[in-house]
Amino acid sequence: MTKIRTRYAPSPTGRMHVGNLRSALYEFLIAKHDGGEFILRIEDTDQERFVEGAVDIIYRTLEKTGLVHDEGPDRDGGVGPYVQSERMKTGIYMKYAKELIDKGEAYYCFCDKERLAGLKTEVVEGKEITVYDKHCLSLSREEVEANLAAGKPFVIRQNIPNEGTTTFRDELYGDITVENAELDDMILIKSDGYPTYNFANVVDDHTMNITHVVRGNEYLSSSPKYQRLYDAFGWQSPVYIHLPLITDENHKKLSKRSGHSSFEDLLEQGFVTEAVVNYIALLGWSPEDNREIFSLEELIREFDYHRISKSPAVFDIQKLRWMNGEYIKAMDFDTFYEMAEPYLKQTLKKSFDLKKIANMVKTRIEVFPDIASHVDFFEELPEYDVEMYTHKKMKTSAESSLKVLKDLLPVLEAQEDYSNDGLYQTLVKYVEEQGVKNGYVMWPIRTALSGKQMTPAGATEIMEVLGKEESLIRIRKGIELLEHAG
RNA sequence: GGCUCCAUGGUCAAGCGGUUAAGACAUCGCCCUUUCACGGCGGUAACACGGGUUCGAUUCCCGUUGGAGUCACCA
Repeated sequence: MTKIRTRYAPSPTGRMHVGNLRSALYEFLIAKHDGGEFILRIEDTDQERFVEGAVDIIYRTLEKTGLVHDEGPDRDGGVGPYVQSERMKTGIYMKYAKELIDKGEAYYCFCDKERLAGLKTEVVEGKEITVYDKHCLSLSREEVEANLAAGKPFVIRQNIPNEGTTTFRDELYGDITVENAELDDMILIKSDGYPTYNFANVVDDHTMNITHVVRGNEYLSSSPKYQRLYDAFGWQSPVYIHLPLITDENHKKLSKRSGHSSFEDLLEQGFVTEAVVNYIALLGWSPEDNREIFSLEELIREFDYHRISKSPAVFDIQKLRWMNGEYIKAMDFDTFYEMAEPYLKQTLKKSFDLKKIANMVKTRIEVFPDIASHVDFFEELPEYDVEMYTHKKMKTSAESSLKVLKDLLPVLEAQEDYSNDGLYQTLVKYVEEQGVKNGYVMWPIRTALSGKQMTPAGATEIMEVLGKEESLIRIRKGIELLEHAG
């Protein structure tokens, strides 16, 4: 048995879409699970859509996610070049296209835009559907030669008969058969000399010895055409694995409009790489057991492509958030702090013990930008309503709160030790004297200190961070507010 | 619209002829608690429909319905 060789073949057109990233991940996992090879090939045959810097994004993303390729433009494995525009210069595509012409499986087409536009078109749901009429198939050899000699622009089309059927086998979906009449004579070589994806893909996968072609479901319906190409060349076709689509919450193919369609978007939104990889691994695949948290190494070990599902999966940002939270909680503190610091500094300009605050927040956030709303009150006491002092469960009211704050103000003024422990002891002593529940005194204090319903820490911890001076200012402000209301 | 694919809770999903139909997210309730969160416990919630096949169908077959993908000199 030869080792599995898969390839990730993105086109450098911008950010890395999560659908593409998942394809890369599965291609990587399928190869690595088998001890095989994962190849990177850049498909830049569309000069129009090429985006400067997009290739770097691809490299960076693969590196960051740990999907290291064994071969690629930067790692020669002997079947290069690994960039299609460079491959084109070797004449490989034209050579194979001509071979197909000789076999009658392809033909030159000189039809111009005007003629094509004149073809019978059907408009369905806003899309124009045209089927090429094989007009140029009937051109004689002499006519073709003459056109070529005259320098007339041309494309090369695949010649698909109108009779019969074509069948290909997908590992997940089984045999799929279509009527040849349904298959359009697709363009193999464009008029600019570049091959189309459809053609380059087949030629490259074969010449690069790719054993398993793993790609998105959107290619399922064009696969019969590719199969005909393999058959025409007399090549053994690879194992096909078509991946179920990733959709948005409306069950439509994930698009840029959803706002979290690319890996970069996700990172900007405060997600961590490992969580994203882990999450998308589970979008369309599940392990034998119930485990959900997987490192890349564990995925390699567990990933059996036979367990890939066939139905589309909704990209659930909610669950990704949960998973991200799990990764954050599992992080060691230093790593967490390093990532959290910029977010903390963004809302906290005054000098605070940021590490202490980071620690408070670690188990409370799912995504880094969540930090801001948790810690903003440290920076500045927000406006709040006296109503906040009334809490049913704590059995507090505006009156009781006023009493507690007034009782405690002199105590806290006299207090020297503003550590969490010291403050706690002091407050609990008061609680015992009064014979009340902790919350009865903690609630009004915390409210005065934060002005918020919920905070990432208790009253004494907040005072520790705020320091004596600021704590007292806020408590006095609370008293003032309560007296005013009363 | 043609073609192709898909169909278990709101979402991800296990199941591969006989199960009280797992688990996770979300949601709801309780406990814990110096508020919230974390954590713990529990609840609500699903086999799209109709025919077959079978002693027995969520599971196999057919149809219906629904959804999606695709129909470019884009990949």
